[in-house]
Amino acid sequence: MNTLAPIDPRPTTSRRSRKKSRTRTELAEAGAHLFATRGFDETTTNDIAERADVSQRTLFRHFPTKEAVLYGDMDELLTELRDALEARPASEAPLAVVRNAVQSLADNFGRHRDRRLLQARLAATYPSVSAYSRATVQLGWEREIIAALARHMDVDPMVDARPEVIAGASMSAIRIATRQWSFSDGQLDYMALIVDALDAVATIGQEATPPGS
Amino acid sequence: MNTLAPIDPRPTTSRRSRKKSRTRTELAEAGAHLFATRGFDETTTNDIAERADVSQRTLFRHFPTKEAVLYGDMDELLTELRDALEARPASEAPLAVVRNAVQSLADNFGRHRDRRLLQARLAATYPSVSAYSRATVQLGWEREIIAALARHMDVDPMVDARPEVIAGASMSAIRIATRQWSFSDGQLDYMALIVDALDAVATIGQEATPPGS
DNA sequence: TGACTAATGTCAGTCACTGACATAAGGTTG
DNA sequence: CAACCTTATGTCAGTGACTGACATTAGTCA
Repeated sequence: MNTLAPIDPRPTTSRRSRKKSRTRTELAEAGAHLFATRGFDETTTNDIAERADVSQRTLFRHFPTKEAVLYGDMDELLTELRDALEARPASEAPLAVVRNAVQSLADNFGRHRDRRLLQARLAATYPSVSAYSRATVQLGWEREIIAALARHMDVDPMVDARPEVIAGASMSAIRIATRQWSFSDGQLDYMALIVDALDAVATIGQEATPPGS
Repeated sequence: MNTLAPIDPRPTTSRRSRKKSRTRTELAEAGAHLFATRGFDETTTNDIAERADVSQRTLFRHFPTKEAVLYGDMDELLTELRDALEARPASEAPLAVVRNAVQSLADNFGRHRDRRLLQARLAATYPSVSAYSRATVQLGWEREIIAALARHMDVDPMVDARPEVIAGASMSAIRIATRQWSFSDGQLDYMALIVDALDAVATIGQEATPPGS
């Protein structure tokens, strides 16, 4: 071992793939900038491509839809969510699994705060973004939760409705928290809002009683 | 009171509006036929318009999107849902309100069985239909349920998460039931599936226990 | 009947997205 | 290093959902 870091003769990321992900990043940033300043519907995919100095065709090679430019970091987050769900001990109750797994995403949420706020804002403003969020992003989250809970509870999610029902309730809680957070312009503590809303999930089997009683 | 039904001198529905809703119906039927035989993505809005013998422009005056042609009867169903929710007694627990209100839609489901089966099938096959169902149709249901529960529980749904969480869980249950029903090719009893799945909602606050224990 | 209104047709346009083909830059192997 | 393969990108022509503007026709009503 010498003092210099060993030079990897086979770099994991080749120059080519580095360039590729740089293009992707530039597209995402160009999109974010234009969406934030002009609005979502008011920005065309051509505008984004030109600002990133690539052709429109290249944009659609990196992202399947215009909405995906805005939510380009979701794959990464979904992977983190999957790992966090996987890491929960078998002794934990299903609701606690979801709650604790989501809570462990706090780091990611902090790192991408601006992006998340932009996503939340645009989803609250533009129906097309809201639709994409529900039908694609949230569906992805839900699927991870269902799969994890089905394993955790050792049931077939096509037969036993509970994993999907818990997942649906949890996604509602996350939506509420996100709306409140966006509404507060990011001033409130996103994680605290999520945890509070998720805690309301545990109460829904009970008779309607005043909260806190 | 004579034996003949009285002839209304001022018909509620003028010839003009009758023609209009006839055009709408013809468009919906043309769409259903083409979607069922050819597939959703494989049918263009022009195909539908031509089969209904109107211009494409007229189609888009009756329906905002291609997907809306498939779900054209949802406004009617939403109204029924709202009324059914409204009709529930104040003494009923929130989950029972949803369950009983949905159950009272059985008539409607029976009347439009074929249409519902087509919708379910296409939503299971085509991502664009699935996305529309989630982001538009189910969102409409969810909003009605949230509003009704908020009134029923006398809480502000922007503050208290429970109405939305219960609504989200209920929509998950309805989705599961619809998937099972579609999977059985309409052989199983749709209402029974829905009620069974909704009953699973009541269990989610409890510790994970084997079903039936 | 004549004026008003609402439903439809026509047409040109926008914009998201795709397939096909060409080019060039990156990487590999003798 | 030279020939060769691979892959990211550009170009271009197309499709299809949806829209605005304007003309036309059919229904309504005084």
